[in-house]
Amino acid sequence: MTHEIDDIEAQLRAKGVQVTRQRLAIVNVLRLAGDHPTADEILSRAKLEDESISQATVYRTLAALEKVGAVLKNDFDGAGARFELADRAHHDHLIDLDTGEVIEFHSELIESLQAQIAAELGYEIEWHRLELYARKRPGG
Amino acid sequence: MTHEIDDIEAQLRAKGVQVTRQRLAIVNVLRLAGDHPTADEILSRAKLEDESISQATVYRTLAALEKVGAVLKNDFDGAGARFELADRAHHDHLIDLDTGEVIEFHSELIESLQAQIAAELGYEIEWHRLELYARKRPGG
DNA sequence: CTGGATGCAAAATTTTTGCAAAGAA
DNA sequence: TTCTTTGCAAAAATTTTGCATCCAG
Repeated sequence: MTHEIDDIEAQLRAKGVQVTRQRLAIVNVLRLAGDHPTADEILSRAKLEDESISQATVYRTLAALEKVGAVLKNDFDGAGARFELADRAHHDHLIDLDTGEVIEFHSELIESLQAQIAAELGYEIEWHRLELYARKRPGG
Repeated sequence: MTHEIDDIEAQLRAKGVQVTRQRLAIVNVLRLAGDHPTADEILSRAKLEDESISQATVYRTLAALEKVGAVLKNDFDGAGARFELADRAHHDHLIDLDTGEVIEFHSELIESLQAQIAAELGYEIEWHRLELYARKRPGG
């Protein structure tokens, strides 16, 4: 437990991010999140760990972490942005239109096709976003 | 010219959308747009055609048209949503990170791979979004 | 110490809404 | 006529910012 937090600290420092009590709380929220919380949800959850944390800090921290590639910002429902830690391998998202559940998946084949298409257009992909909005199949 | 507008009117009515002067102006803006304008840009452009049109009407019209599938809402830069007419064949977007230019493309192969992945997860895709954020290749 | 981070509250952005008047079918 | 749409302005919702203070390194 304490070990994990040490790891987080080390990883943040390695990315040139100054480590603070608030930032640890926020990263920890993302670590433990099974979902993709909004800034507001992150704030509430972080407050459980550190009452004094403010909304501004949540936004500023998320922006800072996104800049160094430690956090990914998504916008599934058009409402508020949703965040996740960028600590695992790259993946795309399938959003269940009925439940809002977000399922992660990865296809190396699709990735390479994307690169190929970009190349044909004379481009090199910096990053991409693939979201499938879907419903459970009747006989699923 | 007038013919095209007649067509638009007919298409809107066919989708069960009541046709008004303001809605025609908005759809016309989208028709003539070579880019993917924001709500605000649509408002300015529509005002050139119809001074009295209001912001609220732009948002309400875009929402109404999106609901019947006549308009697509995108969110490329995380700032404001960007809209386009859904009158052409389905396509995805490649966004030039340096210029902001948006290039449309389509890959039947990627589409079918997406469907296959969804199926494996027990889902059926309702719609999807694929965006490639890229830069022109050095030797491009 | 010193520059970056934080909290607070105010501001900025983008989008939505209530309501009375106007318009489409 | 009847139900929907519109304009206006106010309200919501989300994100950003100024500034004095605090804290990590």
